Amino acid sequence: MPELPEVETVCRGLGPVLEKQRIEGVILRRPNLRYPFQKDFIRLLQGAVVEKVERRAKYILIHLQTGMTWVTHLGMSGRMILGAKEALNPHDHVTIKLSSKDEIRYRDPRRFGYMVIVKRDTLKGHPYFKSLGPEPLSAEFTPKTLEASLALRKGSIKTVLLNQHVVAGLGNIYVCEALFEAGIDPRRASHTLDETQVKRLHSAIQRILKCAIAAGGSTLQDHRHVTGELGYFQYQFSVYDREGKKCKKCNLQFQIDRINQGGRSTFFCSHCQK
DNA sequence: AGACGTACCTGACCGC
DNA sequence: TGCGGTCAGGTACGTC
Repeated sequence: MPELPEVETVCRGLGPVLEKQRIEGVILRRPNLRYPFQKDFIRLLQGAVVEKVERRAKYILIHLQTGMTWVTHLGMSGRMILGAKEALNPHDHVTIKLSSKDEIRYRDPRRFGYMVIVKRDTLKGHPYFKSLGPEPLSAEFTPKTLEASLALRKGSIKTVLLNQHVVAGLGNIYVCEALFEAGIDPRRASHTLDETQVKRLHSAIQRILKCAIAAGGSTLQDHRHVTGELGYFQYQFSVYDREGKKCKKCNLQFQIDRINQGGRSTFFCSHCQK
């Protein structure tokens, strides 16, 4: 499930392959992913030279020298595959051919992903980006800004951290892990966290994300580097998908619980997280 | 405006 | 072996 570290890993893989190359061919094998492709999708990509690959939240931004930006969200199961040698998979929906003769495939069995091409200078005001929260690894994300944002909300801290308007890029896995590391009960109302707890949460979020990026993200089912390599942060999970297993923090005495919050599984240790 | 529930989609997995 | 049910979850959208 691509969250920030997984998307970052994909972007770092795509950058050297795409930048400075001309897009020579675009093949769409279906009319839509999550949404229909825009009518001029192929026309806007064809012939364009890639300037730079960036990430914002969980979006891949591919800036073109034409002034347009090709935006991709991987949804739940999206993958970018570089130089695939194997036969076409039924879920290979898009193929991009580059002047370098490299080829990139977009594969997405669940089709929760989406792509859109917009003018680069309108990106900030685009509905997908307009009200996104700060990048958690940027200087704009501070204990103070987080505290102010959490104080405004009365929902559980777990669901508030999943809200991309509060902080951009966290998903279910890294929210569970960050709350565990910070020792905060996921059921706590967001606005009841005190300054010390917000500070711990802020640094836990940053530390977990940095570790996960260094590990190339987490491979559960779908995530891969563009080369097909696995991420390996899943081996460092403290709570995610560890229901019934011993807690790694409290001397292995207590078990990891699993509850449902907002229709999503939350994993935590009720002894260590208050 | 925030909180909450639901839809979207397919593959993996479980129980019978 | 096969089949139906359930779960996984990021985002948008409708409702209150």
